[in-house]
Amino acid sequence: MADTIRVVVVDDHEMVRRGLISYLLTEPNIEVVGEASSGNKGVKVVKETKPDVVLMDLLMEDGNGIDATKDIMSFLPECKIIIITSYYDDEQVFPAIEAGAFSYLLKTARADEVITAIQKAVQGETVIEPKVANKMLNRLRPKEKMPHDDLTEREMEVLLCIAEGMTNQEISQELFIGIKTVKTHVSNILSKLNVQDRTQAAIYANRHGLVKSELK
Amino acid sequence: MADTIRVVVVDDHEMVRRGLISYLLTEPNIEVVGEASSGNKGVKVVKETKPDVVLMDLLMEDGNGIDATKDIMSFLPECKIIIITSYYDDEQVFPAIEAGAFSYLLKTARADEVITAIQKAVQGETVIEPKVANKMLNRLRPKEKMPHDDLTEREMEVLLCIAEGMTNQEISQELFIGIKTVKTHVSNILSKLNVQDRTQAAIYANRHGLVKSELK
DNA sequence: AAAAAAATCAGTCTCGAGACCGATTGGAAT
DNA sequence: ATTCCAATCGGTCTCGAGACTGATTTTTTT
Repeated sequence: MADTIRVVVVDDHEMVRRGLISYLLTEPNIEVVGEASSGNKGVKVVKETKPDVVLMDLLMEDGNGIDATKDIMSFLPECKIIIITSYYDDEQVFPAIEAGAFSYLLKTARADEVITAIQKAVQGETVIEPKVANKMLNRLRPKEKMPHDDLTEREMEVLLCIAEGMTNQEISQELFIGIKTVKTHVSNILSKLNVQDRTQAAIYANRHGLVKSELK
Repeated sequence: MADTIRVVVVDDHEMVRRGLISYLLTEPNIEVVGEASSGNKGVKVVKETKPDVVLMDLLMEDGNGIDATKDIMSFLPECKIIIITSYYDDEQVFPAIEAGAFSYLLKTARADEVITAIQKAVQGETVIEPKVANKMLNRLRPKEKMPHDDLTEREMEVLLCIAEGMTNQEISQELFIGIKTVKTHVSNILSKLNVQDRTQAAIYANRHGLVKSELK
């Protein structure tokens, strides 16, 4: 393991790249063989340089880190991709892991943390930021049952209509069913969501992010 | 103007500090005289070093950039504070300017942009990132009239109750008024918001962020 | 094959929502 | 002083919402 570790840095913030590279310059057995300012450019650079490790940001203008990670894994699966990002959303972490990311650090990481993450990566050891790990556990932990989990498919459709402010009449036309049926569904929805009326149901749906289209 | 410009860098991400400092090292007339990893530490460092320019992040763990900027301006008003942050929310920009920030850059800034911003700052020239400037103009520009701008104070109170799913009866008790009065208000609200019923009004209020408490 | 769940619809009944019309009071603007 | 408007309340009327009970059909699960 006396070989130098070849690293590519991908981040749209030049100052972050400079910072990371300055970290790595202090390590004699690490060599920065390329850098890129976007996911798409990153893929290209990796294709050319075939590095051992990639430091990858997630949020970028042209081609995000998730897609770039998938791309890279498809043609260079032995490459270890270390995500380095500002956020530790549940939303971000899992897609990154799925895409093939090997480790997950935050931008608050100090120089030594980044270095050890790289060295461990080439040895096949994953490093996950504790905060991020917590989020992951929360996600894997049987999440608390939400009232709307009990809703059937049809009931969910009706609820979404309610959440758009439609009347029973309008819903019946929208879903091609009788108004009586709509009323049955609505009653079931109200009791399942444990709310008193359609207005509260609409509020529930909107606040719990059940509604797709967010138009301001 | 042959004097060297004394600069302090405040950012909780060490890699960003390293990046910024690496930018400035290339300029002979700029000297980094201090750095800090939080707003509060930043204030302390500035107190000790009395720099000409401070590069300041906004979002930090211990003492945000806004408060730090205010502090610094109170005891070192001739100091030029340049905000360097990831976000360009309306929410962030204005408080920063009010606090006394002199220029406003994004973390996407290249080395030369940071350098010129610093040099212009000591000459009394402000630099505002175009994207940020746009946001500012949008804020200052007479914003488009929203339906709920027409609501009276009382009507807004009633609307918020509706947005919580309360019935007219409950609202009348909440606001200590007769149910008839509530109905009058509701009718006026519906017509002003241009919606058909209280459910749509509740949806409107929630989607337009009129409701304060966001409980998941 | 049998049982359970989901989706559909009918009838009836009560009550709250909201429209429409009108009225009084008090404060702010002109 | 007068006008305007916000806030308050009354009466009446209609209609949709939702509860409750019960039924049929289809799909899924066991």
